[in-house]
Amino acid sequence: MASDHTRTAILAAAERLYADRGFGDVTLRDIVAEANVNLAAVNYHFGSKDELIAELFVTRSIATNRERLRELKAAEEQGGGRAPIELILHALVGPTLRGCLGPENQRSAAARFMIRASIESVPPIRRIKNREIDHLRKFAGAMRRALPDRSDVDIYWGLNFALAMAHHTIRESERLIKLSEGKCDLDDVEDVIARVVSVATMALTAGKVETKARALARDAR
Amino acid sequence: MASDHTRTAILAAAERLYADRGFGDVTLRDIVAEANVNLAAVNYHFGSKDELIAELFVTRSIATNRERLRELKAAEEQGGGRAPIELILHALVGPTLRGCLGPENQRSAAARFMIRASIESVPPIRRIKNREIDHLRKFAGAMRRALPDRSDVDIYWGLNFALAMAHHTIRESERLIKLSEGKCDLDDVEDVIARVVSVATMALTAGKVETKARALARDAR
DNA sequence: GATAGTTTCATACAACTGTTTGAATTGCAA
DNA sequence: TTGCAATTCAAACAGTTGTATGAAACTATC
Repeated sequence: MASDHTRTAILAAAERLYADRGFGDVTLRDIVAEANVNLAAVNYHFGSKDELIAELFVTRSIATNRERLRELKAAEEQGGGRAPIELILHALVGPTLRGCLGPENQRSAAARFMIRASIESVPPIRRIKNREIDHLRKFAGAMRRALPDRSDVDIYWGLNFALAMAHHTIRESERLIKLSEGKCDLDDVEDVIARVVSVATMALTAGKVETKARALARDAR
Repeated sequence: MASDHTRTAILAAAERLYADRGFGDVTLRDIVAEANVNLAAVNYHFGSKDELIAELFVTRSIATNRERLRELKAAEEQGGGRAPIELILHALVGPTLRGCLGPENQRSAAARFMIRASIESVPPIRRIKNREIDHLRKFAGAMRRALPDRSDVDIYWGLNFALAMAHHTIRESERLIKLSEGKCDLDDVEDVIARVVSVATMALTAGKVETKARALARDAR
């Protein structure tokens, strides 16, 4: 196993560079220069460029998922096996938002890397994301227990919308700030989380308001 | 100007190939082969590969934006300058969702191309997206008129969440179908639109429920 | 039907990519 | 110290990419 120094240096350099400049224009040669190691070291230690990216992403994903499940478990135990829907949603979107938003100067390379991964979506990462379904199922289960009289379809839509708001806000944070001329404060992460959770909760608990929107749309035609 | 035949063939071929296989692994050589034209034709007619992609995206974007504004204008005129918020949101997310969802076999190459553009986010497209802010401002204005007692911040967040739900549903449609085991029917586009509009409307009109979610989160800590 | 301008074509170019190779070096165990 | 495996290194490889070139083929105008 030896000192592992080279491996670690490559991982750190790659994370930093990808975070700063995106996957598109960072080459292996950039990475090894930043890490002060030889070009061949990447293939020696990781097998290929894609496996390097995958390892970076998996490491961070596992950390996020663990954090999510920790929050979920705590909430369910506190409620005797049934957590309030707000806390479930909080566990779902909180860790990601907390990791990716917040004051720029205190955003870690890891966080910035995950933002990039969310924006650019390169093949090795997409392959991993597809395996995330099992993880989401655990949340769907908890939500079903919290809202036993909602249909599965509504549960899944609520889950989808919660993730939508969280991820889109991260992806398009720059645009939202520009559009709102700074009025939307994305540095206040807990406020952002509260907004997402609040809206998702309404989506999951409100009556069938859709019909009204639908009727209006029909009238307009 | 002449017959324009080559130009058109390239555009059509590029759109089809990008739609099917993504920007990542479609080369100029693939495109010219599909279009049955010479390799140099792309640079002759478009200047560069990026300009070709940009032209494709701009064309489709303009069409979508025109459709959006048409719906918005109709709604505002019908309401004497102030449209109900549901119709504004419907005008905002309807055209995109209608263009990108629906039964797969009747999804046009144009629609599939826009889905790709939304998923992969390649540099020339990102540059154009950044110029979309002015367009969104028009919707923010209409929303402000519809909900005069909401703060600007709430308006922008509502706008952000509406777009979030629409775009994320398109981007991750495959995953949502898998996760829900087909229970979420993305072919019923009008139902999807109604759901998005409904939730966004709640987000924009409901009282400050956030405080409850926030308190719960605080308690859990 | 000659001319000028546009469009097509085959081909070459130049640069960059991730990966491989095989020798040199290092570190550790016997 | 010797021997052996793990690691590092410079160099080259093989493939692909978008773009440029200059001659050839058109097309329309007079």
